[in-house]
Amino acid sequence: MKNVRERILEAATDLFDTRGINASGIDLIIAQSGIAKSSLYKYFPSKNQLIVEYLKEKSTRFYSWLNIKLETKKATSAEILFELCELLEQWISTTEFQGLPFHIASVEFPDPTHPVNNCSVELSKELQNYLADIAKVAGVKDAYALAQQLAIIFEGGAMLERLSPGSGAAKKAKSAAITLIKSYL
Amino acid sequence: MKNVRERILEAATDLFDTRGINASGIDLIIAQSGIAKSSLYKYFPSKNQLIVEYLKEKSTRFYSWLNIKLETKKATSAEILFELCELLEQWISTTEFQGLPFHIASVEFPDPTHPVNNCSVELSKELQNYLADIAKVAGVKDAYALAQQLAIIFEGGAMLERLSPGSGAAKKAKSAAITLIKSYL
DNA sequence: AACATATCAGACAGATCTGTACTTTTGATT
DNA sequence: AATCAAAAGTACAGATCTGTCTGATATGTT
Repeated sequence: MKNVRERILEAATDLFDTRGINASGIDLIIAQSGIAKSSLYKYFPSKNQLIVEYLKEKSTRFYSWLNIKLETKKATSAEILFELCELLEQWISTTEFQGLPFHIASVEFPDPTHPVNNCSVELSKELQNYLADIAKVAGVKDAYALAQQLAIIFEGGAMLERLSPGSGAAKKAKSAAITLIKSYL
Repeated sequence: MKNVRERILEAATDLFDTRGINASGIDLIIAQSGIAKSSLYKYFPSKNQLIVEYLKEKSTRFYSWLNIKLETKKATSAEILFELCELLEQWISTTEFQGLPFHIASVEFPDPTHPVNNCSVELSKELQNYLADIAKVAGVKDAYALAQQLAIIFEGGAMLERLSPGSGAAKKAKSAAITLIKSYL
């Protein structure tokens, strides 16, 4: 049997992804994980902190997946940008995809002073920085401008794929991104 | 003094936009509007129906604003697409902009069988159809494909402008959209 | 002046939520 | 076998939410 902390986070992740955060109460999380409520509050002193940990773990999992995939390709110069688009499309197209977690979290906690909102904004910027780093590697001059636009496209694609799963939004996002990248090269 | 129904909807709109939907309770809405609770439930038999009316009104206001602006320009053929981009950027860039209502609603009500979710999905498709109609007028061959991609870009721009107001996401979305449109002409 | 209708005002039921407290059970180590 | 920490199990406080119900007040019409 896994770590208690991991089991809680796993159950919370399942529920947050499918039902949303506010609709996933503590009682539901402990029922799903088979963990006592007192244990949950031992590892996560508040639901807010549980949410933040959920967001961070989703993020690190995403980037580690992306990094591994990109490294195996060993794409040089501009190729890496096209490979990136391919991978982002894959990520968004999986049937388990339920939208970007930091989108959901920022909508459910719109108060700019709320820790969950702060974390969401941070993760959104982190995505743009990540994309900018790749654009730099690819030798793009205005790497940050391209990165911001790629973030717009794929976040929009994620939102639309979530609203209408299977509508092909991810694929359309990819081809729009490719058109844009070419204009930068 | 305005219509009772209008006053309720106006207060609800303010609160939904700024605080989110679930965080805006009925008691808050009646306090803000100065309307008795029994009156609210007379005009809107449930909160769900109030939310749906809110979404629909936001939508019709958006399209009427857009139509009026586009008509005054009387742009011919492809020009209308560029004018559209300009207007969408304006819409998203206003300080009052708080994100697209149907995005917020679909996140707060992720259950696909929920009436609010259904309404959100419908409004999302309506946007794509609207954009496709304009692309057709502009003489674009694969009008629907372009429309879907423009929806992706501006919805992504809306999401990012909401996450980081003043970050220039709307402007970047516009320029990405223009690049894309040119590739279709 | 009398009546009908619209609205206000607020109490209340019933459900839900987070977080705390407290006791019992389990399980590993010595 | 005895001990001790971790976890389970559960009851509960306090807050909040939607929706209902009842009665007071205002407004306008005949």
